[in-house]
Amino acid sequence: MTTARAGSRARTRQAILDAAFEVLARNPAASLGDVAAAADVGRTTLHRYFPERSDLLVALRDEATARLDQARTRARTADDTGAAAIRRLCQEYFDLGDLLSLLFREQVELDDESPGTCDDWFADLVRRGHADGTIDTELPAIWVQSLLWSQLYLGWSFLSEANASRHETLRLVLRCVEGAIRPLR
Amino acid sequence: MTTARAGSRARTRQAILDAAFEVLARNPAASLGDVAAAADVGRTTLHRYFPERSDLLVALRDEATARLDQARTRARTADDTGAAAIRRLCQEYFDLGDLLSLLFREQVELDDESPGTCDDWFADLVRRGHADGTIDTELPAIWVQSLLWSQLYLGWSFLSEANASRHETLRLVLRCVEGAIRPLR
DNA sequence: CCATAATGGAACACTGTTGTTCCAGAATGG
DNA sequence: CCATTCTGGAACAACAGTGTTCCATTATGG
Repeated sequence: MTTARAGSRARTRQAILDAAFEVLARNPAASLGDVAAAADVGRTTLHRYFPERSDLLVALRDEATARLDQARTRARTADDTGAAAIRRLCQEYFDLGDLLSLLFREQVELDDESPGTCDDWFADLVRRGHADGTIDTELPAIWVQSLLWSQLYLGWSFLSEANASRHETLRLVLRCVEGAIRPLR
Repeated sequence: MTTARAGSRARTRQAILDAAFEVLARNPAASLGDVAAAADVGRTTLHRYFPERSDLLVALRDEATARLDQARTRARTADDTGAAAIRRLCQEYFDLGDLLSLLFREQVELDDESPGTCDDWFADLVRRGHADGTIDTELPAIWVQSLLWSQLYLGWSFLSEANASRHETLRLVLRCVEGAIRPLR
């Protein structure tokens, strides 16, 4: 009985989330009316799915967390040298698009990492890079993590403003991240 | 007659601007009441100096432009190699503090440079670096400029969140900018 | 075809911000 | 000491965003 009903609900919900990502990434101060309009949905309907603004933000956070985890899995961060793993991670994260802006501007806060804290798995990754000589030992893990995010955000906003190709922009990001973290000479 | 009067006015005005930099850098959506409170000034007084919110933003933009120009002059961007000049520029800009956040988040837009456009003097600087071999020729000037800003913002937010020393943070910024822009191998 | 679910519009109260006016008190220069 | 200036609090209307309720309309499964 709930087959197509539930399907419809899920689809509407997803449409709202997708629109929210897009709208809030461009303008963090956008109103719920803007989000509803972008999702082609009445404001009433939006409130039916997400009673309060905070409910929407929580849902966005969960969605973001899930996608980040998927990207990390795809990047196989446990393989190869530290730098190579970071390079793959960079590529996977880059495809997340609007998510980057939201997370970077801390519109949507991830629960497991307060600002100034580094993910454990990422810290391990950097340590591996320190050990195998592909990441400068002078750079702390938390710094490398911040650097990665800032470069991804840079790439994404570059893509939006300048009319550069996605491919070329990704190349620049990878090039600069690699140069920034590898040991000098 | 207007000696101390004008002095007082200038002092109040400056206090408001300083507070606005600080408050808006931390929270771009801060209300005028917040700014007034931070400046230890009644909201009425704030409106007396800056009738509308936009007037305050214009004043902030002018102040920012002036300080940026001063920093650029101090950095003597016409001397040395391209990379060395960028390094000095980085050092000078880094000291601008809250200004960085505001400019980077585009709360305050500079008039002479629309997003996606590169300052002429900066483009020349990068070209010089391309020619003297200290900046990778694969990196376009506009990208280097964006990179510089994103790294400065990174450094500044790192300073706020992590409890790192100003000196150490600047070292990390300079280290990573240099690594990012110099030619590989 | 019909009952149920989903939707969107209209209207409402509530809140916080903005910009304004008015006035009384404090500070300052002469 | 007095006149001028600067200040800040109170009160106000206007406005935008939020969250809610109610109702009519549209789909959809059975």
